[in-house]
Amino acid sequence: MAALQAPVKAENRPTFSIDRILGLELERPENCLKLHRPWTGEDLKQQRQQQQQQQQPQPQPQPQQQQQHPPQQTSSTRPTSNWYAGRRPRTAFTNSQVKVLESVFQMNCYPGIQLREQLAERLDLDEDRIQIWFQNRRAKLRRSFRESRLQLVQTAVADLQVGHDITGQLKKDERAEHDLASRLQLVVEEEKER
Amino acid sequence: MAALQAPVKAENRPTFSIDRILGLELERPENCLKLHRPWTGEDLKQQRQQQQQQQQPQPQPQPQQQQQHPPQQTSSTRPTSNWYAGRRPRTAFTNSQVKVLESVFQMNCYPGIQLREQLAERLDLDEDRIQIWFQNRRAKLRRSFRESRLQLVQTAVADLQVGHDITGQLKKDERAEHDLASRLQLVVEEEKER
DNA sequence: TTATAATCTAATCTC
DNA sequence: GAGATTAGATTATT
Repeated sequence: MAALQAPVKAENRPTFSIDRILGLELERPENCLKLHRPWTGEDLKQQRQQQQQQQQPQPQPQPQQQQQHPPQQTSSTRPTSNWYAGRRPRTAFTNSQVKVLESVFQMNCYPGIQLREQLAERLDLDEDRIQIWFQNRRAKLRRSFRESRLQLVQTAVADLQVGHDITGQLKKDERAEHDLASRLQLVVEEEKER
Repeated sequence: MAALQAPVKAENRPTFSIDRILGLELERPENCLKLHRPWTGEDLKQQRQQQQQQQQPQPQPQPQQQQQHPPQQTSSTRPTSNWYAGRRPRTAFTNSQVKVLESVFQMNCYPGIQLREQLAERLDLDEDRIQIWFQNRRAKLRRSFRESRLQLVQTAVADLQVGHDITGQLKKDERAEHDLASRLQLVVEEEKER
């Protein structure tokens, strides 16, 4: 298997090929007790090591996807890095793929497994990329909902206040008006909270 | 493409094949404004329809996975069950697959993309299933952390209280002791919160 | 019933 | 802005 690569000295440990892990099967379970954000402190080391390893071409016999990870930076050009290197390379959807996804999204923004798999085959993508796309797309939609709701409330308040000034009602009952304005501002703040 | 399958009559609408959706491309965007839990109310209908559709064998030419969805019940034998057939069928990991996953988890519970793909190839699973497995496995570990922390605090409190009774200190300074117990109980409650 | 796979949201990170 | 990943909560299957 390509995974093993060179039998490396222990102190040079490129770490974490499966073979290595399986070879070392008996380790303390406490090894993994580092939980929480992997990009903070300790775990980072692990991830970084993992990234170092497996820089080789790894002649995968996958005829499937266009979405092959690009070589992804030689290990030399990246001292700065991050946990991020262990990530799946960002998938670049083509315009036509996005067009189809958007169309489907309009009809059904919670596609089930079969529809996702149809899409995957049709668009030559992994099914899980489809799933992630829909998750992010829904998040975007929700964001836009929140924002437009906020807009609506804000402009409503603004309109009220303008009409207010224009009609010169300000002097009619100053206290009541002021109270109203305060309450409206509360609504705006509430919207911002959501 | 297998996706097309039988050209179905419109009134028999198996709904939501990509082709149908693309054919209907121009629909109100408001169609999707149903957000939130897809399993509540409205969205449910969509999901159910989607499920109806594509009950056919769907002769996928995938040589890849053992994890092929089993035929998953012929459409005839299914009035009752399973509203949310939009789900991916639950993957049943074999003992040996789990053994390997657990071993790797002990070494690194945040595997990066390459390690996940190594595992996928090695275990004949989708990379995505690996990712999900690790997510769920971390959640389980966190749960167990919380529980054991709770246990620790609770037994500590219990011990304190027992030592208390045995030594008969209860009468020494009843008020101070009572305060201590209250504070300890607060710690327990705090743990439960987390 | 329990354990856990699958799904969802929300937040965050990086490019 | 958007894809990837996480924690956490929930749902649903075995």
